Amino acid sequence: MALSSDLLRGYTDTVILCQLAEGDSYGYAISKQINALSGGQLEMKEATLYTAFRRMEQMGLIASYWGTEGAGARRRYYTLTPAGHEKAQEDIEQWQQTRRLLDRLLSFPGRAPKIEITVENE
Amino acid sequence: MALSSDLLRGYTDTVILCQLAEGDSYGYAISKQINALSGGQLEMKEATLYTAFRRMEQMGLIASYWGTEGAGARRRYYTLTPAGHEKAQEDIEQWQQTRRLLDRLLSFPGRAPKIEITVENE
DNA sequence: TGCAATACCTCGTCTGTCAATGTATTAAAA
DNA sequence: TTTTAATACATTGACAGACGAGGTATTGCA
Repeated sequence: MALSSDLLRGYTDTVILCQLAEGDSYGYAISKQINALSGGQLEMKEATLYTAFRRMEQMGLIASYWGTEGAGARRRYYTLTPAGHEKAQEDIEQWQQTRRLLDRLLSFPGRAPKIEITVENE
Repeated sequence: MALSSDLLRGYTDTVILCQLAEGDSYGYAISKQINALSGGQLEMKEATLYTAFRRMEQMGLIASYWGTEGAGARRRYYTLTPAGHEKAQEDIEQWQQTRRLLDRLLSFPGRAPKIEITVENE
């Protein structure tokens, strides 16, 4: 079952940065890798991917260079800049916080332990 | 430290549905409640909130009625429809899946256990 | 009288996603 | 040989959601 991409909106850049943290790579490979890693749950569309590359290169988070493979279609490789490395780590910490927050907010009566809250208003 | 709302995009409706699962409520109260529950980390903006109400009422997930308070500004209360209840539960399950997926994708070398992957290409 | 809190609502802008479409290369199948 | 599939990159235009900025109205307090 595929996950709605809306639920992952905002994590596109982070996912790519974390892939690049494993080593330089290129669009097509990253696309396939994400697909494989997610067991088919997340398919990052090409338009989304290349838009993200463009955006992140402009922001100075990644840099690109053409591959030197003799045969086959040319590949544009991407590499993390120091700023990109930093961003990846920050994003991971943000994710930990977001996860905790959503776990707290998305409880359903009777399906998760209630939390004692005091709301000032009314 | 406030969380980027982009990271929570896609969960606006779910958060509201889960709040309503605790009992009927109205815009201003929900706004304050989310703020309190998140310890100030998530501030749901009014424009976002009322847009969501409108959207979800149109989708038949919630219904509204005017409060009967004698004094003070009038309140428009919202209540979950059966479809809204269902949606809330589905969304929670989706969240569990998304959380697992992001935990897998957002690992950073040396900061999380590596996962053995076999990628077919190259 | 003025201000803050409560309470609701809308418009226009911005950003990210993606369907659709296009290009080029290589290898294998028909 | 021609066609097909896989690899590989790229753009455009439409659409949806978040939100800054602005608006209205009521109540109570300083």
